[in-house]
Amino acid sequence: MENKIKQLLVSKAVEFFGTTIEEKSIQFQVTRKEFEGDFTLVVFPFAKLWKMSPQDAANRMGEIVLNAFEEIESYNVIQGFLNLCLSNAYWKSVLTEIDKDTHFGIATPDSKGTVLVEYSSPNTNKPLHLGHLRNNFLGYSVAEILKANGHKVVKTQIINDRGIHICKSMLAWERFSPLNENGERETPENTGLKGDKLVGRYYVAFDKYFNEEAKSIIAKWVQGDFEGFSEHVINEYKKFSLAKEGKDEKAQADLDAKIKDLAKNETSLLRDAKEMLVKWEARDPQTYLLWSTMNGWVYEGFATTYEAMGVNFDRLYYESETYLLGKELVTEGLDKGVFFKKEDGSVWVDLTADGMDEKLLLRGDGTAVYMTQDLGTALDRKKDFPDLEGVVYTVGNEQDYHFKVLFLVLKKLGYAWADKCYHLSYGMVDLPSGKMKSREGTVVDADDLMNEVVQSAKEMTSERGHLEGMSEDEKENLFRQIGMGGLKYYLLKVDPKKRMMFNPEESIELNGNTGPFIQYAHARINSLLLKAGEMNSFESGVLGSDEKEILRVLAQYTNVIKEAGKEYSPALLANYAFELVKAFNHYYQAVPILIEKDLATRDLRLVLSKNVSKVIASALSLLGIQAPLKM
RNA sequence: GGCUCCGUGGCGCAAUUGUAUAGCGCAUCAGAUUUCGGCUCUGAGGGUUGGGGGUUAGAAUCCCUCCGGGGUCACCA
Repeated sequence: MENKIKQLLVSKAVEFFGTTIEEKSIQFQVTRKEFEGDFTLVVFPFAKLWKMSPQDAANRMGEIVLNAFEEIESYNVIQGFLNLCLSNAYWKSVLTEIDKDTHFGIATPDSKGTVLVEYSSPNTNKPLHLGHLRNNFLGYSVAEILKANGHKVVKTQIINDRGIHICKSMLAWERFSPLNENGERETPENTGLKGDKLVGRYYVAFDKYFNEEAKSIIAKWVQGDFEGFSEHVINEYKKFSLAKEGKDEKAQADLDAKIKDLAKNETSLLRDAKEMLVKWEARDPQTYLLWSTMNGWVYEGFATTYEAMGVNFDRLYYESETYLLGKELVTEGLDKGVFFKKEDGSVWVDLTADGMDEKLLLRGDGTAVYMTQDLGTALDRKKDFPDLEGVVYTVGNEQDYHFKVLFLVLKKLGYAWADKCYHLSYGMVDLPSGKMKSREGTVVDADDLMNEVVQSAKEMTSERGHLEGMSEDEKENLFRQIGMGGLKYYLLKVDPKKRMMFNPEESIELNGNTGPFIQYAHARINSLLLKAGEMNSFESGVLGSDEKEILRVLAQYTNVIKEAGKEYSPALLANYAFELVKAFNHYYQAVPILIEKDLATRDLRLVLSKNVSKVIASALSLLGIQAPLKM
């Protein structure tokens, strides 16, 4: 409707007003609740253009629109805002249209190009935590939203299965795992631990012993014992410790940190881990076996967690398979003169002309770094999907700089498609107690959290839900749907870009702006429809202002999906679903439905309710949330 | 320090392609509905949108500046 009016006004502007007008100067907005009308035209720009009062300009336009469209029933002007009212017949036709369309709001599948959505991509050394939940829910939801916008979507993740960090836990497991009575080291089988948790334990162990060793080295240095250390290191240490004198506390702490880094580099543990990485890159069989075994444990553990999250992937990329391609790219860049080599053999790119620093692309010992493999992965994907229309990287905002560099380097190498890459950068999740810090044990484990929310959904629903006639399996499934629905909604309702607060108590709330509140409204409508039974034509039913209120919200759904796709923001859909539910609850309270005497009106209200429930379920599914029929 | 993101009632958030009296949830208070201390609904109190300046008919939104907070600036990933 808005578009029709725009077209008319633009095309006939000279005839009507004697001037041309630009399409973008015609702005519509939804009419505020306190005024009469369905949508509003902002006339200030025209008042200026025609040098008349906003009041007169609005009246003039109102008259034209009223005469041109039979759908427009009336208009009113308040303070330069032209409020337009649509006719009942128009609204009824809207209801008919929405009702006919089983996939209302959803674009034709595969009508647009392929987009790759990367999400999750965790460090395989650490179990997944709350931050990963936000990442996974976001990535999954954005993928679904892009699909709803007609895109062909490939959900993907890059498995960070190689690198120094992996060698650290491998080494720690070999060195520090206790042996059981059969002389075996710890495994998921003989401990009963989830694989990712077991490997995570050794990653932590490495860090612990690593720090201890560094400390003992510093202790030696303090006593003046420098035996076995290189001239360079000794000099550096002396330089730092001398500089400490007379400095304030903060400067001293900085210097201490530098000394610690220096010592860390001298530890046998780090040296051995580095050696292991070189061996791995040389495909040493023993190292390779250990690597594949421990990675296998992690994958198994992650698979369980992903299933609980309800997310999935269409295509996996393994860093161990793409990093070589990255190395080739580095060679290519050297040949092209885009990169340069330092004396020690390390390869760098100079981005100072673009306002950034020099960036390492390959270590002096020839092993790959993070950037190397990301370059390789990007290229690999382009090879697999030549017609790629976009790549979305769902990665936390602490890596903003990394992605800026990545896209820029790709461009410098001459890959124009770098422009189609998008970093979906999301904010951290804070706890009421502050930041999550693994060192302080304040990390919220993903598995634990999911179990908790399902458990509390069970407690709350068992108390007051409508569970009669459900089997145990059905009940368990329902608790999972409610618990996970609450958690997902909680994490998705906030603008992805923003840092957010995770309050465990609020996340399991059932009232207010929560997932279960929305699910509840959906379930209630369905029990209403169940009771209603057969429906007949609603053609002659009476459509009042309460119905129009709901239809107005329903009609926006198509635009919300588009906007959410454009902005990569599930939050828009979450907030929309909440708005819709609030509008419906209000309606439900104000208007009798089942007991309405006039059957056509009753059926009109039922059809309206049915479509509200349809849109709620649809919006929730784009958030990865299920909508149970009973709860 | 450089770069970058952010600052909205007590708390958590919305509105950021400028536009009417800055919305919503939680919490607080008063009511309605209800078989129900549940669910739902209605209403009330609570804001100079971090401070200051500017652009505009109009600024939470754009520009400048100051204050406060996060991230980042690794041969970690």
